[in-house]
Amino acid sequence: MTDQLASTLITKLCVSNDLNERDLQALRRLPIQRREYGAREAIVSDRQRPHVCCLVTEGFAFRSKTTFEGQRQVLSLHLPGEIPDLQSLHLHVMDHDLTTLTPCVLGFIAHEAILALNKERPSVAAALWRETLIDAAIFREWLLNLGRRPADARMAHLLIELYYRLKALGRERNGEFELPLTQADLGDCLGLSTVHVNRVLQQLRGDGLIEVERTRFRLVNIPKIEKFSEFDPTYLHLDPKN
Amino acid sequence: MTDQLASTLITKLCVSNDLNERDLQALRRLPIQRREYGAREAIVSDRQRPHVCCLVTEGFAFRSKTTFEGQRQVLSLHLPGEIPDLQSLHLHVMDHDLTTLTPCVLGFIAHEAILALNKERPSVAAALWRETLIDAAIFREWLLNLGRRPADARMAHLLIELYYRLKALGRERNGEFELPLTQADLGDCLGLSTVHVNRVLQQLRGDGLIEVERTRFRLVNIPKIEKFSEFDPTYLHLDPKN
DNA sequence: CGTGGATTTGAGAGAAATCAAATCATGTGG
DNA sequence: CCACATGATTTGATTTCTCTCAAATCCACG
Repeated sequence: MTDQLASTLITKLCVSNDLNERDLQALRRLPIQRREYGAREAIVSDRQRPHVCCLVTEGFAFRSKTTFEGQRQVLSLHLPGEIPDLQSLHLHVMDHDLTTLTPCVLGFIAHEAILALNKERPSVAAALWRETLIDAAIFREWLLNLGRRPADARMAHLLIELYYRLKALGRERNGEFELPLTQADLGDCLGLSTVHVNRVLQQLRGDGLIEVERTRFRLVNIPKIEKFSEFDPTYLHLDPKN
Repeated sequence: MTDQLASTLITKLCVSNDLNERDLQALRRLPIQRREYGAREAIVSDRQRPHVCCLVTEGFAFRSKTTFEGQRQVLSLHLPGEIPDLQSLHLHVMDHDLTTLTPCVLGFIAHEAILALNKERPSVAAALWRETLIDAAIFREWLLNLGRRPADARMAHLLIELYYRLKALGRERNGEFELPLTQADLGDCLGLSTVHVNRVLQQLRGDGLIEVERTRFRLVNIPKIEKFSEFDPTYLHLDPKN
């Protein structure tokens, strides 16, 4: 079933990259080792020196850093088809943690295999490089979010970003999507306390912008949310031309 | 004097990468167009589609994003030898601004030239990719800084990061370095108001951690600052082994 | 049912922003 | 070489946002 794993990767890569049939064939030949993880299990930890990369095939994962006092900052959320620790290909020591959010099916790919593929297919190398650059572009937008937006706009911005990213993978319907984050998790993404997250969500609900029940989010009025949170999807670089 | 320009780049690349003599020769052959800029001049702007990359040879530059209400968030500071818009090689549209901080000597390198070099010298390609990954690693640390550290530790963390980066380039002496940022700029880096920056600096001075006069900063007690700001230089990936 | 995690509510404290004005350079033109 | 304009830093007073602490409620699941 390696092919199953590779096809998730291919789906994701083809969202933002123009790859040809030979590239895809080479990707399908990648040796990927499948493993199942439970929710909230560590995949790789700060300081480790992995020799494999992790492809998220089913489920969600996140990267985070933690303060000495145990305050956590989520750095990024990862959806099926993404390789959250692709940076380890060239950064040999981990500077953060990678953890499953939900139960996951993960595919592990040896660095050597990816490096060999990069050599064989430069356009795949370019696509992978580009994926890490999109990763960084999202970090930049999150910096603006954390540094300069008030809590309510910050929350709205996060939700609509995930809406766009899930939509690109076909995991959204009518502004509605599954997002298995607790309010504490949202706080860790946004640099807010759990209590404040709760109040902000109530406010957004009260303003008729969103509906939430458990882990199901619905963006009721997307144009209004985009305006309110100053959202512009350019930074996601979803179009290979951008 | 293209060689002058290339040598700044080589100095910087060799801080974090193992390159051999043939790599360096290829780098020296890069066609680089020199141009001088004044302070606070736009180099590339949000939405543009550059076909060159910009090498900072002398002076400082910064990347930033701006809110509709004009609130600015500085995303990164760039020192001589760095290529702040290297991401434009694979992300075709700019999602932020790149501006000079001080008067600068810049070297412009055509994308085509870099792509050709990457093809000719895969180890240079790997080094450049790695540089963009270090860039992203710094974004991640800044996310933790903005999201989870109080203003005083946030400031201390920024200063000591710059201390390490300047030191790696030989631009520091006894914890003392030139940093041409106004207090308003520091606020834009840290997501703080100018007034609060001023008060935090006074506090750090009062605690005997730093000395500042105009644009000259001195870190008086580095171990204490590192402890106070929870600084650990791993994320800078200064060592090619890390 | 009972238990533990998640969400919600309330009250109060604290951090940082805002607004406004004063002071301090620094550099320019007369 | 001084008067003045400009930008940067500093100070004070007040407001706003967000956090902390503590407790109550809700909900899924065994």
